[in-house]
Amino acid sequence: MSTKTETRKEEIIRIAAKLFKQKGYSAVTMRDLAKTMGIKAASLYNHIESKQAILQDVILTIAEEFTLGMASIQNQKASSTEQLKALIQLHVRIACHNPDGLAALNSDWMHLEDKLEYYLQLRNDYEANFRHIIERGIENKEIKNVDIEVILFSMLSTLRTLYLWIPKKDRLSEDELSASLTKILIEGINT
Amino acid sequence: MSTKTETRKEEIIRIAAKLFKQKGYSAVTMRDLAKTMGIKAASLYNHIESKQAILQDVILTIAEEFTLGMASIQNQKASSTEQLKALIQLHVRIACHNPDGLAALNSDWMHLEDKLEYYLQLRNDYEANFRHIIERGIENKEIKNVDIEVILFSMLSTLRTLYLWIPKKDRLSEDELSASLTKILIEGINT
DNA sequence: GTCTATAAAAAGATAGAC
DNA sequence: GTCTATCTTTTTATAGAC
Repeated sequence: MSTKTETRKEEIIRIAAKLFKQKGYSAVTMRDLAKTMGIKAASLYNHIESKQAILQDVILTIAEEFTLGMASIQNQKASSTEQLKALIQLHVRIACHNPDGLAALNSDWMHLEDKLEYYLQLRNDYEANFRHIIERGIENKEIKNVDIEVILFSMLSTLRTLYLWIPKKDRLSEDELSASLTKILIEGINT
Repeated sequence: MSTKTETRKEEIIRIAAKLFKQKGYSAVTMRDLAKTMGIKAASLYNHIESKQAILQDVILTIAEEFTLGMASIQNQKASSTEQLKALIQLHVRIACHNPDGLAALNSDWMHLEDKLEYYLQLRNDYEANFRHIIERGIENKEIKNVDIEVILFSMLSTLRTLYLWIPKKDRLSEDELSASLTKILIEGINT
């Protein structure tokens, strides 16, 4: 359990992410959010600046988590296959700990206003790094020489959609899920 | 080329789907739609009943297309592997012909009002049928005995997200894309 | 920190002229 | 089939009392 008590602002952001997952950013009103919190809409503004600021917090927190995770994996200088396994673990870990925020990142990023460009930069960099790892694997003959874009797309689609699926699957632990996904996503493309 | 001329209603639905893909149903206003069509918002109502009716048309048309496709594949009584290949082709075909509508189906189904239950029924039936095909494959030893829910999730995640990826990949034909996806999605799980 | 009251803008939709 | 004008409701956000 966490040692730090959740602030009201953190609570608002957590509940907002949950609602964003259910209906999407645009369909969630400040009144919806306030009602779920058990207060009036005007009271929210004592803790947060705007609805947009909530979205930025939810999405950028996770986007930066992925960026840090990717940097850490690239510093390990392991084999491509090992790096891909670590990426699967990264996605599973984040998806398990914050499925609601991940949903917003995947579905509502286009509603970012000031921070849209920054988000797109993080995402493009992440994809480029992911692609490089697969490329190295193909060069090293660790990975089958199938269309690299199709491999990348297939892995990212599965990993990015984990948040939709994890809430139903508490029967699988985080480690078991990583292991099963590794079997499916990696062994199929291994030489 | 099509022999039938597109009606104004069909044009509205087509443009609406395109906007829904870009911003999501809730963030698209009737004024946005009208402006893109080059008319005023009030004029839209001469052709369509409501914003909600547009969403229903966009989503249910595709949902029923998937239902029909699944029924056709199940009538073929081919091997499980062949049926999975046919399912991949079905998803690729629909995603190529109507990526915008598919985006709405995937992202905006929760905004269906009267038709929500009907949609959920079609989707649940589709998933159950998909699962049965994989199950038969495992029983027949055509498919590796990995966690069936993970196989199902991984395949559906990739196939359902095709619409995000296809617009960038006109270098790949529909058939080439089906072939590449079959290699990645099927050969990895084959015994 | 939460409330009531309210401002200001934007939304879906209709009426009726052309 | 499209327009202008308008209605009604809903939205984000602020002001100021408690």
